[in-house]
Amino acid sequence: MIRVRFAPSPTGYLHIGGARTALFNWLYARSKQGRFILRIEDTDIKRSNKRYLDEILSSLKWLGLEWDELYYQSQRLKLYHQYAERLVKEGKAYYAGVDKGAIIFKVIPQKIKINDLIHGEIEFDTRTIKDQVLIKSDGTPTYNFACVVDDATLNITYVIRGDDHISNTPKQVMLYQALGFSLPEFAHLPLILSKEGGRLSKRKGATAIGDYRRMGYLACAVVNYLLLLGWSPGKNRELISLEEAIRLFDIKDVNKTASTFDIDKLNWINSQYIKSESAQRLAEAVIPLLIKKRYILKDNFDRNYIVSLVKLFQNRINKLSDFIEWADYFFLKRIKIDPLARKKFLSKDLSKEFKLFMERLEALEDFSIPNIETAFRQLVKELNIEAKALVHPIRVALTGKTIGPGLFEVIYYLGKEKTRERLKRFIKKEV
RNA sequence: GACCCUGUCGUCUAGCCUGGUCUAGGACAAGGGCCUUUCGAGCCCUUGACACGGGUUCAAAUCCCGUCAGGGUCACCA
Repeated sequence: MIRVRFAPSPTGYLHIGGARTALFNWLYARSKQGRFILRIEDTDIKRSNKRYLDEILSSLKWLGLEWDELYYQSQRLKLYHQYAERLVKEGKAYYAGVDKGAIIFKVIPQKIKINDLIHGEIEFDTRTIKDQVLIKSDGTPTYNFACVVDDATLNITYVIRGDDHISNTPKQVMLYQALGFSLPEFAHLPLILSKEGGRLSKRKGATAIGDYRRMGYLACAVVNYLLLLGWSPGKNRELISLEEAIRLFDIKDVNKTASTFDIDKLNWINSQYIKSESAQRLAEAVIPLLIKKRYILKDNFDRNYIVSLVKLFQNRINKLSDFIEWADYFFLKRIKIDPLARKKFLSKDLSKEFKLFMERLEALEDFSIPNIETAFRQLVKELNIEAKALVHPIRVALTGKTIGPGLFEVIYYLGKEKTRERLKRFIKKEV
């Protein structure tokens, strides 16, 4: 039985790199009918935080990476002591200093070879490694020790983790040997770097999965993007579901090379999923954002109206937050008009044209999209002007922007009232 | 600095294991065009890479060596 684990530390949010590690572990387990174990490495009491723990768990759930078993290192402290004391008894470790608190492992100079599933053979010389602390003076175990005791006692068969752990591997192998445990297979995933090179960090753009969730990225899109970092489904495929990935994935096919996080590609993938998602479901995701922005009231809004607006924007947004930004004029009482747009399209006096158009709209018995368009087309014909000579100014007056959905849809969903108010602003009194 | 990992378009990658079909394929981005009611949507096109130097071989992106570059690790953090 294949058993893999993801072992985050609740000292920070689940970030892009951690999510990818979790994803590949999960995929490997699912593709081989194995078990995916979640282990919380919360031995550093000072830095661990419940808030981070909750965020990690909810982010994993959001991504769809459900775990089969869950363990907390803080609940296994006795175990680490037992094994550490055994090593002391066997002369493989010793107590440090006079206080007899910390337990230190004696490193044996030797060559250690591992056969990494991704990198192939890697050789280390332990002569460059100092004796390793197993148990700290405060009684808590160090990372490398707790990790080995847990991986061994939890029967982990494949350790799949980031490249940054390669240099921990010889230290851990020594502990496996000293404790008489059999070795798992190791697979070290290439790191995800920031655009500027180096590690992904808070300073180098959003890195927490929760941030992407809040910005209106779809979980399936984030997963799809992560999947493509260091792995390829082949056949020039870019869009792939988790279910399909389970069938195609093999840890041996993972690349060795670090990759750069590219928000543009994530945006594109997200836009593809948004296009294929139902407007109803997108609306459900958008509603909380609208409430938060106070564009709608929590218990008093027209769900169907939101769905209609989402349909208008579905094909042009990259992420849900784009909708909030680009469709703001449907919700705001007072719109902000882009100064450049105003200068370009509204510096000429169009009082007469606006007024006429308004009158035609008022006269409509049935205020429908086709009727609005017909009224508009007739007017420009009578005025003997090009449609675009009036379309653009009206769009700017109504939305404050030069781009957006079709003008007649905009007018329809804005409604007579708002349309009238906004056109009025640009009609001089004396006309 | 020591040790380790890695080098294919700007970015993600296919190809590498099992040399020839690679004048290196796809996607994102960028640039250009079309559509015309706008474009951030759609359609079409273009630019653009085997890090460098040596081998091996009839033949190297693919195999070997070196150089260089980037990254990671060297905690009583995880």
